[in-house]
Amino acid sequence: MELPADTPAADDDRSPTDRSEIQRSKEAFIAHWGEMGSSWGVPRSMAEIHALLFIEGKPLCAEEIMDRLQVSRGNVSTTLRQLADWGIVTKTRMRGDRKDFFEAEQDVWTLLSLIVRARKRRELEPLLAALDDARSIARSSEATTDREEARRASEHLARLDAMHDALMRLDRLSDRFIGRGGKGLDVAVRLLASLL
Amino acid sequence: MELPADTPAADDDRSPTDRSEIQRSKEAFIAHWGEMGSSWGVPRSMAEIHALLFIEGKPLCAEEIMDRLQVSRGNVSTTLRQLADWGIVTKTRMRGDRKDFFEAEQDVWTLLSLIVRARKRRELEPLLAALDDARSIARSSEATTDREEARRASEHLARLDAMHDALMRLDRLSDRFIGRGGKGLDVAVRLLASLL
DNA sequence: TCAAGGTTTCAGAATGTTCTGAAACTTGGC
DNA sequence: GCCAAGTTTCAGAACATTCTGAAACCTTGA
Repeated sequence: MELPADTPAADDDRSPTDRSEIQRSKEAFIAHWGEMGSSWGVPRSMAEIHALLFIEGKPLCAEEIMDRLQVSRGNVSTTLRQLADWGIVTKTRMRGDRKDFFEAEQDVWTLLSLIVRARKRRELEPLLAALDDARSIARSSEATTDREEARRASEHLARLDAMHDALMRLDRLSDRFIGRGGKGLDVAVRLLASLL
Repeated sequence: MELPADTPAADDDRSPTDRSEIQRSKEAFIAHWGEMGSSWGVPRSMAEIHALLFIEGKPLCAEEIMDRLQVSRGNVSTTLRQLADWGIVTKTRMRGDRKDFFEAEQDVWTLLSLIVRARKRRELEPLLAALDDARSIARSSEATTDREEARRASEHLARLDAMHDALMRLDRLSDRFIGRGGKGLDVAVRLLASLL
């Protein structure tokens, strides 16, 4: 349970001055990151836990997260697993301690890439698949002998195609951005910034 | 209430064949668009109403939206106003009819730009402002005479800066994309697609 | 000015999501 | 093998968001 008291990583962030200034700033960051998460469909406590790990910049154990954010053990456990699935938090082991510690990705562009990748998989790709289905259904209506009906079918199909096409392009692009190492986004953004 | 029966815009989409094929495809699109919305923090019925207007490609009145999607008058009214605020739906007037009709933006890239713009305003910009505040708080701690404390403050500040910097850059870029007419995103995407 | 038709608002209901906490489980040391 | 410490699961509670519907409010035409 106890860590050697003089280990550099053992900084006590609850020292009085820290509590009043840095600590306050950390808390503000956590609150706002949580807020933003919740308006983008990410559970508030998930965003907060991530924010805490990011802003601490060092591994924390489940217990400490519970204490700092006042969330339940179960919630912390489940959420950490999800964050690990997204790849933005990694489990680390501290020598001489059985507990698992968790650490957040510190490179911001890598972080953003990983978030984009996770959400793309979970939400964009299923939508594209669904659009494909809708297009097949629609295509089968183009074959009717009723002229008017066929015209309507092809206008409808054109709308589905336009949407599918745009989303597909975004999907492919994000693959490229995300591709190598996580710096892709950074590079692309710098590139564009200079072009525009 | 009645429209001239032979107006081109008066296509009856409930004709039997349409109902079984095109209609089915439309319904699938609406359902999936609603689903996606709801996982990105957009109320399901808002996404559905938008999907309906988009996929119909012609102005509909509140009444028809209520019937087709089985949502309440109040909901339709509130939601249409929000969609109009985002700029992705416009109120139109049909000659000889007192009712308001609503029509969705049909150009997909313009649509996406408008959505990005609305969410950026509502969520990214407030976060940037909050990060600025957190940075001021943190900067005031760098001034301490306690060496160790000052080091911690500056590491903390560096994290906030990195995050602020990245989000700021995204914010600026999206301004450019969105800037002229709505075709900016389209151009940028094509450009990048060829570069990568 | 009135009536008819259309629109908006908002309190509370319905719904869906997130969170808790206790019990079950796993792992490592002895 | 057994205990202690740590971790995960999940049923249901707590919470937040979304939606309804009826009443109030406009607006137009006569």
